[in-house]
Amino acid sequence: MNSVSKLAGAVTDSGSKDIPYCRKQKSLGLLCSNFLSLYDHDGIESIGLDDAASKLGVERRRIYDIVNVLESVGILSRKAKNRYTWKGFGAIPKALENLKREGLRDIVPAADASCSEKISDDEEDEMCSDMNSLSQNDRSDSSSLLKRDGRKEKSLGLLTQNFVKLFLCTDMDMISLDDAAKLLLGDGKHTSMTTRTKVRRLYDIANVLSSMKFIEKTHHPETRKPAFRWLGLTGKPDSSIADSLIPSDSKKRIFGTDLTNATTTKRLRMDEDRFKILKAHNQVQVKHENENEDETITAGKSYQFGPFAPANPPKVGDSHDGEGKEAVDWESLASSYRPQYHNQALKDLFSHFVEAWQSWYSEVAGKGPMQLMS
DNA sequence: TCCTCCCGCCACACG
DNA sequence: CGTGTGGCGGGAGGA
Repeated sequence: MNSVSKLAGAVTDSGSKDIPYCRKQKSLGLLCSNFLSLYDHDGIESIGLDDAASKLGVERRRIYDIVNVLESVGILSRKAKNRYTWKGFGAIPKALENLKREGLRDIVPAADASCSEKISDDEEDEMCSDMNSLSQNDRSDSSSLLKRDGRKEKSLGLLTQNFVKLFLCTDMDMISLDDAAKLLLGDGKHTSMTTRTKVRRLYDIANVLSSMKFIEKTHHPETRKPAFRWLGLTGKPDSSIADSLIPSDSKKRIFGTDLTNATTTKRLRMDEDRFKILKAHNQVQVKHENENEDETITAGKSYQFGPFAPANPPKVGDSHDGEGKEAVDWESLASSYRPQYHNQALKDLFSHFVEAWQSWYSEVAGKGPMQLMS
């Protein structure tokens, strides 16, 4: 009964006299924030799209956008038509870990096309699914949710996951949407329209992820070009949960390596030259470029979350694929996470999240050892 | 001007 | 055929 609020309203008004328009008020990011604060309360377990749309005062179409990306990160899960299940922030760590595992397993989808002719506009479809393997329970499948599609998941959802994987499975921590787009789909040789479209989507995704503080917009120190860098679950309440999630013990170890300068240690090599282009544009290797990311580590306790440890088997020579691909040196990829700082200048919104995090944290921590999936 | 990216048309999936 | 989903890209707001 308590209509939270109709922020960014002025949509269906008739005689709008003030508030001309203001595009900012209708951004996906803001909408996402509202959406989150609207449903992130204990008790919520189901979300109706219509309900959300009307409560947030936006058209349905926009809700789909939000929901799709949120689902990609594990916060939501489609239950049925018009119905989503609220998983909460607690589901994020696990979801991210799965994403990382997937990402490592089949480095950047799209098999090996892009070599030359393969101009298929929509390759990336192999890995499909998102919580396929190792999703809790689901023993006797038969669940109507698991659709045997693969074609359907065309964009947003998958794009979001792949975008995130880029951060989790690669050592580059600053990615421009343009590079991400090129990377996420075939080569980057034909600046066709496909890329432009992808970039548009990435803007949407980035806005949503930004509003959740998963990523942050910055600029390349030199290029001055706007790019995004991963924040992940950094600075969150505590990282203890990580321990219960990480079976392996090697997680702190590699950690220190990233800031230092494991530079030429053994940069990962993509079989493609896809990453080449990135390397060209911006340094992709292990971040050795730390001009000012270690200084501002205020916060009495900058938790270096290590949610995604290389729990997977040490694939030095080859991943367990069966395609006869080249080997990949996944050594320094663990550098996905690095100490992060967060000043207190964070908005009110953030405080809301902190609360949420602590909430789920205590829940998870108290519930006991979250059995590691595997 | 170039970068962002909102809006909503309309194709596709279901039932 | 109606309804729910959600690609896709035009083109307008913003810096």
